[in-house]
Amino acid sequence: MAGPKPPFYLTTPIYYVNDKPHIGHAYTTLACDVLARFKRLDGFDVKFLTGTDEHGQKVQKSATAAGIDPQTFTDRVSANFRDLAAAMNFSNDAFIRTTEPRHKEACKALWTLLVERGEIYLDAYRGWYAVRDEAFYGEDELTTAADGSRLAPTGAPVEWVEEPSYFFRLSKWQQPLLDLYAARPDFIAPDSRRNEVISFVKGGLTDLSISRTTFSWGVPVPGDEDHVMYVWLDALTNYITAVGFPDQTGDYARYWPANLHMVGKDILRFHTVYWPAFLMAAGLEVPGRVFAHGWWTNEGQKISKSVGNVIDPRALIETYGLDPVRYFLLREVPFGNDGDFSHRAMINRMNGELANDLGNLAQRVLSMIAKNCAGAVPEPGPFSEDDDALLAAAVALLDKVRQAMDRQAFHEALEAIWVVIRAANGYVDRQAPWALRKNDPPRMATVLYVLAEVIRRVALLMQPFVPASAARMLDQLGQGPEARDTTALGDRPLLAPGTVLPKPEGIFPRHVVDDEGAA
RNA sequence: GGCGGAGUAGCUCAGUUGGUUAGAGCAGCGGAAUCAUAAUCCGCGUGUCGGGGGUUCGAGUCCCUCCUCCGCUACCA
Repeated sequence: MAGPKPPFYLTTPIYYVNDKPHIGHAYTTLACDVLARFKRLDGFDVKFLTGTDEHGQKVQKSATAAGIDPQTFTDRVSANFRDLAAAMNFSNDAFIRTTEPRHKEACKALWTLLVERGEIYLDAYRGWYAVRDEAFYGEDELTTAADGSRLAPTGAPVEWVEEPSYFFRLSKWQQPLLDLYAARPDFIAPDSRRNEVISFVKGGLTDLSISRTTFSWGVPVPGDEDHVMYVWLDALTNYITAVGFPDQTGDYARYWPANLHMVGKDILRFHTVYWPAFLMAAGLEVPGRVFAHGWWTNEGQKISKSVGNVIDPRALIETYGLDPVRYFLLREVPFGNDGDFSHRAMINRMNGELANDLGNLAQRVLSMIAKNCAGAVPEPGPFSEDDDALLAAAVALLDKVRQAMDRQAFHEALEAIWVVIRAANGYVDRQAPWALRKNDPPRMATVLYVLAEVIRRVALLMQPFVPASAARMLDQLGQGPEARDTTALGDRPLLAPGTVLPKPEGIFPRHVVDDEGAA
């Protein structure tokens, strides 16, 4: 393990500051948080970035409506996302806001670079624009409302706009993008999304409008201050702003290109088409991987503001506790797929798996140690075949979890851990240490030692998923802060006999629903 | 319309380059145990692996075709 830690840079999208944080935001950042925590345990120098996207016409209008200037407005609502991070116990190392001076400088530098390379030209944009969607629509996409006005497919009102605009020569990057996808099969995940992107690019690309003159809340275009940069050039650049761009030494040299951009499937195209095209056009390196995760439904129903079934992560935390919620979100659904949230499924997971399988395993073992081993890790005798098998399964866990995490297969990592937990519960019953207490105390000591060692490994690997709970479990096993990373997961048992253990306490409570409650 | 993905036990899913009686978890039924958070353990599945056809000694796993669902994309006046 000698040598400097390798860097690992991962990002969430910057969230549109006008939005109220919901389960989707929490989910994206949670996935990154778990991966970031695992990579730290596994010896990486991790940079984990999240932040807020604060420009655009909608923000400007919302600020006006609130009677305050946009900066004051964004200062206020950006805090919602910082609060979410605190509530979810996210471990991001940095939080970027696109209204920060450093970001505006980075955008201008990237713009200038693209101009110098002949990648940007001035033309005019004409079309039907929906303010609400911040998007243009084709004539044929529109419908006519009862009052004769035109509506976007989303139902948003549109207005005819004709304005000068700078364009990025996206069309010329079609082949280089296809070459990139072919050369780096892992660039886009999951595979089904990769196919979609490739087929989209194969269909041809048109140049991209990247400035606006119709509003002012944005990054001014260098040399033409009538324009502000439009959406994606501004937003995507945050990923390099955060590592110091335009300075290409220091953090940029260390962390760029990012190892992973985590995104929702709605913004996959911008991250896998526009972003690498911008970077290649500027002569910069493209990121290592973009992963598009799925959406949640609520009790089987599509989530929407109009239906009013938006899930507030804070309400979930209040009801079930933070770690059970974190666990559920990454355990219930194969990561990358859409999934359904239901209270029934939530309770089944937290009671059946966290409380009954893992929590109870720790509790029954630690209680026996507390009562029968003078509250200290017992001294094991020779290991039996059964002992060795269980220990070997626990040792093998690190590689399995590591490989799953590298593919963002969080559910697989957890399943692998649970295979060991179930095996450990079976081992307890087979070995029946409560009977050994009378017949064969030395053997009881060995059995309890094996179990404590297995629980130690499980708890250590659970840290990324349920940080506070896993920490308590390691506390109860007498593990100091130096014994909580993957260097403590070598082939041999590392739990030191004689370690004095604190009095065990339940870590994962069951969620009890009274029948008269919500019906 | 085109491209892509999917259709496996009641539910959610896994099934390596085709090869012994198709698996897991949950739910259900039966039993055991009592250390533990009324937690745990053991046992029990005759599933047309969407339908049909084909290749093969042998197909959930390859080919053709049809049906259904989903995603992306294009278009229709």
